[in-house]
Amino acid sequence: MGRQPRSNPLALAVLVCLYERPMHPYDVAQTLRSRAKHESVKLNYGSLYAVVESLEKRGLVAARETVREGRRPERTVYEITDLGRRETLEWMTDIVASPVKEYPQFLAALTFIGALPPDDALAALRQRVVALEMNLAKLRGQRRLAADAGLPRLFALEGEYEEAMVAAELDFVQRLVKDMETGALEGIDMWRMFHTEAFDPDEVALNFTFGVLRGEEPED
Amino acid sequence: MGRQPRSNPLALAVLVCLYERPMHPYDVAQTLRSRAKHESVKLNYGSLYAVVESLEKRGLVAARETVREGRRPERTVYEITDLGRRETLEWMTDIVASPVKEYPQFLAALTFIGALPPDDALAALRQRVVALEMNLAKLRGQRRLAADAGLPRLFALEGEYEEAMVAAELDFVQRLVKDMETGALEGIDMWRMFHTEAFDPDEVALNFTFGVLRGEEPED
DNA sequence: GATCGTGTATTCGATTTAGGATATTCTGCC
DNA sequence: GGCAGAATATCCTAAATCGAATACACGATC
Repeated sequence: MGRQPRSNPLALAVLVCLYERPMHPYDVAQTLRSRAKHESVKLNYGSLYAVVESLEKRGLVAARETVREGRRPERTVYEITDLGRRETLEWMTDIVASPVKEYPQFLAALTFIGALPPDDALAALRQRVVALEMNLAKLRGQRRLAADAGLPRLFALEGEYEEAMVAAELDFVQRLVKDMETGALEGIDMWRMFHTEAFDPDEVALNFTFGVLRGEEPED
Repeated sequence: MGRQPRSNPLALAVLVCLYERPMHPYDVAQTLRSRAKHESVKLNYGSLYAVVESLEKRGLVAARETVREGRRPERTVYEITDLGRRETLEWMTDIVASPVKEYPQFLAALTFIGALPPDDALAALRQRVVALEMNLAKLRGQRRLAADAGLPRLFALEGEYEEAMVAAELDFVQRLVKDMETGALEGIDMWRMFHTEAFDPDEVALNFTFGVLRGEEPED
């Protein structure tokens, strides 16, 4: 085994941690937090134990010992197995090499944006611009901080990537806002018309009726 | 009620569909598919019925009738409620206005990239470049197709957004590859060193020991 | 007219997951 | 030395999720 369930990145984080040294789950979490990895991988204390258990079931990690200090709850220390080491490298390679389709919320919102009255949509988009600018400033600040502290760029790649993505989104939204303001967005007059009269749900349908095609997708 | 569980975008998709007209769950799915919305919202037949049920429990949709044609399985037709209409608009506004932190897999991979030997990482990154170029070409093709078919730009925003994001990622990865090739990536010599000798797990630790700071994050 | 595949419509069960509950110890402060 | 609150460490439960499975209808093929 060791196949399928490569879904949860937290499992990858656990593997990478145990690659370094044996730890108990809570220790893994502390380690990730202290290194700010929880900004790249969703860390949920509740999920952690389940994830470790599933890794154990798959033979990728093994319980080494369970110790108890004083009357604290028992801690089970896990270590990575050879299979686990192999899986870590394979998994990493796979994620890096093959982009997977993901579903950010904003993509969904854009798809259905016609359901909002255009002025409301515009107001919300302006708010998003502000929020993204703040995020971007923060990411830039963190990067500068890290650089000033002498952290080699190799170890700040996540931050650089986030920055690039936020900047690109900001750019997209700013252009969209501008095009809505100037009326350059083709279709906006139609959109405005749907939402002038008292809400007639049928009219929202137009959003859809047009949303047909986009090419077949025989790929994966 | 009506609060918290705004997690699943599929629920939003259902609401927007029912905003248009009453449908039974499978009809919702067909509608989404036929309009290519499943490229923006993860559509899972298994989840669909659970999601609808939860919307019903929250009073956002209501079963209108259950019909049975011939000896086919019963179909329950749902309609949106007033509460549901309000929630749809609020939810949409919220998603558009406030970016939420998400956790793409590639971000996780970048965080742990030090765990891969640098040459393997480089090879994987090159593969990613190729894959991203293909994705980008496909998205561009779809956009052209839609434009040629006379679809107003308003209804192709999702595609434009995806395109912008893929292009930005491609740019990032290409720069990274180049910097690794030329040695311009600060820290790469160190990285290479860790992985020369037989694997000493302790050395991987360096990836981490450096991965400290990145600024405190007191925000949310 | 038997069989094969495809489309329709829903349900099921096994995992996964989030998030809070629990139980203990440490730390600082008066 | 007693108390509040933070930190340590894990577990539990309800809900979400996914992939399969079901069950029927319809059309094409041999």
